[in-house]
Amino acid sequence: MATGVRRQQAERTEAELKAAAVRVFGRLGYLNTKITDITAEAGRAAGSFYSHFGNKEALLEALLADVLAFGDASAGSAGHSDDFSSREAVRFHVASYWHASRRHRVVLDALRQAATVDAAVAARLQELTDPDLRHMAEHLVRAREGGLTLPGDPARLAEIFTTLMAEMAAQWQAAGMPDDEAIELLTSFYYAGIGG
Amino acid sequence: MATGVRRQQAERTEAELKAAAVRVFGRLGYLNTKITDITAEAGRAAGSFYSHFGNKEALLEALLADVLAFGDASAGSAGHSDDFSSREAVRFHVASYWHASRRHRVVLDALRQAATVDAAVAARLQELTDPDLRHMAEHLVRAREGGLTLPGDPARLAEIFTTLMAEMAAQWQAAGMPDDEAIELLTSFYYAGIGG
DNA sequence: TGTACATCAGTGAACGCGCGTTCACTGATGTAC
DNA sequence: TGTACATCAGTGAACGCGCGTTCACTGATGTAC
Repeated sequence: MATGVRRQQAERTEAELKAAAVRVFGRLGYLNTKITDITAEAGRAAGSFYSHFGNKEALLEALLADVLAFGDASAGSAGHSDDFSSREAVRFHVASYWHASRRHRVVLDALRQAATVDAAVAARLQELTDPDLRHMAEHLVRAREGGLTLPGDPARLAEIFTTLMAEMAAQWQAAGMPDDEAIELLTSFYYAGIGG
Repeated sequence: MATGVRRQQAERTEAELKAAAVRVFGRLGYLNTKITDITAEAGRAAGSFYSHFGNKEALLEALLADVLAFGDASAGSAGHSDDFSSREAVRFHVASYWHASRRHRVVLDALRQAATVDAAVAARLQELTDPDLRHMAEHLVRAREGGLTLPGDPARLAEIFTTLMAEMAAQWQAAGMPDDEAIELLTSFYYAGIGG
């Protein structure tokens, strides 16, 4: 009877390859990682890789799919105020971005590296972050309605905020900065920056 | 009599190779550029490259040296107030960074790409920007003495400002945003962000 | 000023390394009867 | 339950492409006398 052992085996190998890839990316960076680095880390033969992924970029796509499936990208919207004239609302958004970013640090860094070299990935990455951008812009519009005097166009400020969060998370998380300190500082700076 | 024609020839070729490299980097990015892309763009044989540079990274070093020789890195200090409690002083600094950044856009992007892949370059780049960081931190301390209530530690805020400027310049200059608009927006946001 | 030799910038074909990718093979799982 | 064949995940040696780098060569410039 078909217990599906074969299929399980394959799924397990695929999962191990992905886990190994994340570890190696974390150590060497995406661009410096060879296919054989990944298979060696997973304790597999080189050819095994191609039973599961077409190439390194396809693997990255798969890792990205896992990240998206985790579903914390838009977690900022749930359960809290969306009025940025309240400092607490700002802090909540900063914190949820920060934690999601930490959770997926390695894959995010890999995507950034891939985007550096491949315009298609860059475009894809922009597509992915675009909703965040609009979402953020809406918050800012509401903040203005809530009485704050914004120092500029909400759409542009949203770009600033999004970029700033991504960069400081990458930089400070790599440097091992404690979560609380980072979140507090970014909240204060950003809240002040939008006139709070 | 030695007119030094040979030497002039060599210097001219070297200059042309550098200029060609900048053009190609601008089109393909540093990491995607092959040595032969550069020599082809310069209308030279492949081997010619190695009479002038040990490898692609050495060429990048040379371009960096040119940038540093231009001497606008610390132009922020000259001729204007260093008290950030004045919006004008902030604007002046933002503008001078913005313009220097635009002038050296291609080389800066190349360095960023190189740093992505090579830890030694990353370290070197950090060394180079470190003085800016300290300088910025001093300004912020002075701003506090001048009456502003900073939203956090000056050294950390300096990191934010430096990162923000570098990223938004890269992003907006690539997108063709007008200088005035960018400088005005960044000034406003930053000035607000430090409590002005 | 002229001649003979030395030097050197530049050439481009060829070399060789690194690495992604393939493929014939193995042994275990699945299927048919 | 057993036997014979098919399928397929995984193996690892080998292939081959791309590209950095070398090197014998050319012709022009520099030097010596």
